Amino acid sequence: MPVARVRDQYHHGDLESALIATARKFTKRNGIEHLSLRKVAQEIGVSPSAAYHYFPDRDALMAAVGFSLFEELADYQERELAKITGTTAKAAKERYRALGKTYFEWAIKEPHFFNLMFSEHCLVDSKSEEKREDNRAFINLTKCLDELVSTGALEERMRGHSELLSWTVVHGATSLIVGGHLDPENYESILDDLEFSLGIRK
Amino acid sequence: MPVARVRDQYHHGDLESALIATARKFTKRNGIEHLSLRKVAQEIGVSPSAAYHYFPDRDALMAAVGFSLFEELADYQERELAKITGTTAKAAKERYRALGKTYFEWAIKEPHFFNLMFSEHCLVDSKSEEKREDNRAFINLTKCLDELVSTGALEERMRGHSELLSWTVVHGATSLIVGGHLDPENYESILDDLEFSLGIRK
DNA sequence: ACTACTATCTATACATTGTTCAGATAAAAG
DNA sequence: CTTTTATCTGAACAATGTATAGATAGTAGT
Repeated sequence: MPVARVRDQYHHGDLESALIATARKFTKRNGIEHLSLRKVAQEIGVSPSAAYHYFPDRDALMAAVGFSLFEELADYQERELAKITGTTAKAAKERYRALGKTYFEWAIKEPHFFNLMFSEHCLVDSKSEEKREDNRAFINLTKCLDELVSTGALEERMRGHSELLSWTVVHGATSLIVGGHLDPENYESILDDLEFSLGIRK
Repeated sequence: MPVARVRDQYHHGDLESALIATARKFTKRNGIEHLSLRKVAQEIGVSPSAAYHYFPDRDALMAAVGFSLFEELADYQERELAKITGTTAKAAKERYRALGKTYFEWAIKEPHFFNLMFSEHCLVDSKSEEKREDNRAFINLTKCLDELVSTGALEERMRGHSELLSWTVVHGATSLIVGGHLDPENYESILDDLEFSLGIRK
């Protein structure tokens, strides 16, 4: 059976991006576990060995897909955040909610993506640059909490306790729900509990 | 090259348990992604196809390993909890802490186990029996929170907000730290924040 | 004790996979 | 136009998951 060739040039042009994009497509459908390097190459119309010019092994391609997803999630989050304007306490509270909801909705819509991002393929050594510091989602959270304090929606004495707490609650609940260990309908009320215990009243 | 045979009987006796136990051993070392059904069979001294009498495919074996780990974690948690006796508020607070700390410590000691448990291989449909209801870790948490209330360590009005919140914080922080997205040294202070925001004072 | 039956395991085979490596081809540089 | 470098191909290999047919052992019935 002859292999279907999409391409008509010997050189692809931007094979690295194509590999990531195609691997992303396959992961979206079947999850990262069933990703085949050969099938990715075949889809692009390139020989299996071509990928090894850009990635040392299959794991590296998976990781590249995963890390690109962090950007994608942050993009989505910032787009949704931008829809909520205003400097009132009400607006700040809505943005805070949106941070949690967008994280969750994105994960629910693409569970294979979420699972890849927090799988062993995307391990970070927590001391490198891929860390909290340049984590856009974390920066957005920090900014949002500052708004909550400055608008009086969050007591100043709770500020220091709310950052990591918010992050872990949002991620933890999402993770448990995506994994099927917690019912999705609980998510909203968990955010309620979080806000309540931080003293953010409706 | 002749295959080394550990076994001297045609029938193994309890091959299903042996498969899970051996797969567990390999997972502990190398993570679930690099688990080979053939190597597991070889280690036991059995042909590769023998496994298919007990598991429909490789994924099913992985899942079996994963689900057994939930039991293992609960066992460990209950052993540690049992060490803290007494009916005072102080004892209740210590037990509450222990719930969070044991979860974390277990995950840090065996990250490959933790990753398997919350990977796509151990997906639960959240409507089945493998759910919250018969989740021993969750039951222990419930009991512990009741103790906190009855000893006066936790205000009754916070009781309803503390269950899912505690669970998601503990799991979320652990998950982020195991994945390298958060520094381990933050864990203790996250538990502090949780207790603080729930009104559990030292 | 013999026979039929069922559960358990083996042997063999196959397609697919990740990966390597020598060489072909195209693009860039001189 | 030649040389050099980057990019990709082709063929090969060992390992993997899995299917199928048959062998072996334990079990139940007589």
